[in-house]
Amino acid sequence: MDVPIDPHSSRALYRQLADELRSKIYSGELKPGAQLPTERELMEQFDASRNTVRLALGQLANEGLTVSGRGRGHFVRASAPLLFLATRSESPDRRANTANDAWTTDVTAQGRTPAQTIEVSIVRPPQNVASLLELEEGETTALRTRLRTVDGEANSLSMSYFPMSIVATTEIVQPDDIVRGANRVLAEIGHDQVRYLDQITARMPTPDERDALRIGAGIPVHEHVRVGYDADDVPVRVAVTVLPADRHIIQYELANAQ
Amino acid sequence: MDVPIDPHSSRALYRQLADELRSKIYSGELKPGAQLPTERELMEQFDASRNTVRLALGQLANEGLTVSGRGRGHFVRASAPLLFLATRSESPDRRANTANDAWTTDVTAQGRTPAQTIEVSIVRPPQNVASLLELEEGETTALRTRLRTVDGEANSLSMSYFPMSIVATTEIVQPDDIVRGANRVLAEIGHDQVRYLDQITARMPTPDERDALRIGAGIPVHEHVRVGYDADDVPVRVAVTVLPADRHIIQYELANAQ
DNA sequence: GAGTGGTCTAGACCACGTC
DNA sequence: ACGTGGTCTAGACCACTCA
Repeated sequence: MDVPIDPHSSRALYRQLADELRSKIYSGELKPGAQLPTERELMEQFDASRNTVRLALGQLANEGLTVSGRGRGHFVRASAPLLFLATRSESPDRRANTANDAWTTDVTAQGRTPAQTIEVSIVRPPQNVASLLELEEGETTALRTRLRTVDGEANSLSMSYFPMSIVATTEIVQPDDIVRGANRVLAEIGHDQVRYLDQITARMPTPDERDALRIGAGIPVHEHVRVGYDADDVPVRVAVTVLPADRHIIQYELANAQ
Repeated sequence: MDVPIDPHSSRALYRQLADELRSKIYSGELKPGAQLPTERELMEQFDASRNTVRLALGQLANEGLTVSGRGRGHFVRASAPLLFLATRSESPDRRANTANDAWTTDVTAQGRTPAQTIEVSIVRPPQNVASLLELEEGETTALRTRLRTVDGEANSLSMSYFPMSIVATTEIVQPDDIVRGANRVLAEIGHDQVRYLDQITARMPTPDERDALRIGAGIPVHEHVRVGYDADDVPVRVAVTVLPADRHIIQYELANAQ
């Protein structure tokens, strides 16, 4: 009765099976959180081998539609409650003297509990960063790596690169939280950032990122790169932020020049 | 000699195999465009069954690292030449009287050949769009769907929604290209957009998008949503653009309020 | 302990690309 | 014609979850 599946079709059986299940998910017949039929049930329903059934289910998982667990079953992914990374284009309060950095303030305002760990090191930056910072061959940077968590769950991974030629003698190279923000420190030494260049790419996470950020199968990441320029148009900072796409919407507010 | 693979490890064999190949790709030992060993070769090298080898190779494909083809082999994905979607924050020339729209001008400037097809219809918008446009239950919108191609290759899919209450009598509901841009038409009838709200998400493409935009396995899409507000802060347009992430970097230039 | 998904093997036939 | 990946089957053992 439930068989629009044609074993003689040119479309692979496992694709037809995936199509069938996918359309039930999109149509709402299978709602977020609902359990799919077990693999054994699908084998019987569609007269297919277990490997074929698993190919179809793997397909859906790679599209980010389902999750599964040993001993549990396959489930329609619950549409996660989304956080915002509000990227402010205007910065009315960027000199504000708050006790917390902007991100902490944002997250707290959403009623969540933020936390972060910071590591500092001196590194030769990757090629693309070196190019964005307009560095000479061999120049080094201070790297501040930040793993942010919300309500105890890993949330985003951020790497900020600063040319050593600029920050060598500042607290930016110290492995402490800078409450007023590294940007404020840059401003104090005469490198206030007056202009940003943002580039956003999307890709599948690396295995390291999958581990560090607990990213499920079929979930891509945003890679948000921000280059900050001072008043002399010198790039003074490159921040690379990796954001799991099931937990983040990147938002910009833009006012047209009046 | 090439066996850091341990069949008794708790880590699944196919994962170890994938790790091995992945690290060769990241290290550069297998360069973009290079062919991987054939499945039969990998079976022998790692003393694994073909299904296991294919599981590992499927893993890499889902990470966007490799592509394969029947009768050809598995290859490291060539890092595609990237296009830009330059999203202008400032619009110095948005009233400019060019003969082409902004996108056509951009692409031509990059030495590529742009083309687009446009379809127009009157629809009840999806729920999220209705909410962004602050519509009442049952209100309809004009929908202009645009499939853009560059050098003959599908490139992006864009859906612009306009409240019918505003555009019913304008050429926006006509199925023709509007050379001076739909935004210009809105301005002419007193709904110049003075403010934008952009929201960017990333996800795996739907099968329809995969077909329409020729998206390979393991490649996510950006979904870029722009809401335009007029001087009275009324939302007059929602544009949803789907961009395959292997062909697009989204770029913003931001000047701090002076 | 029963049922679930996770992993793996061995073998088969087919469709496509290249030569 | 041959070698490649694409699809599919049948069966096995294991690890985990849940009642």
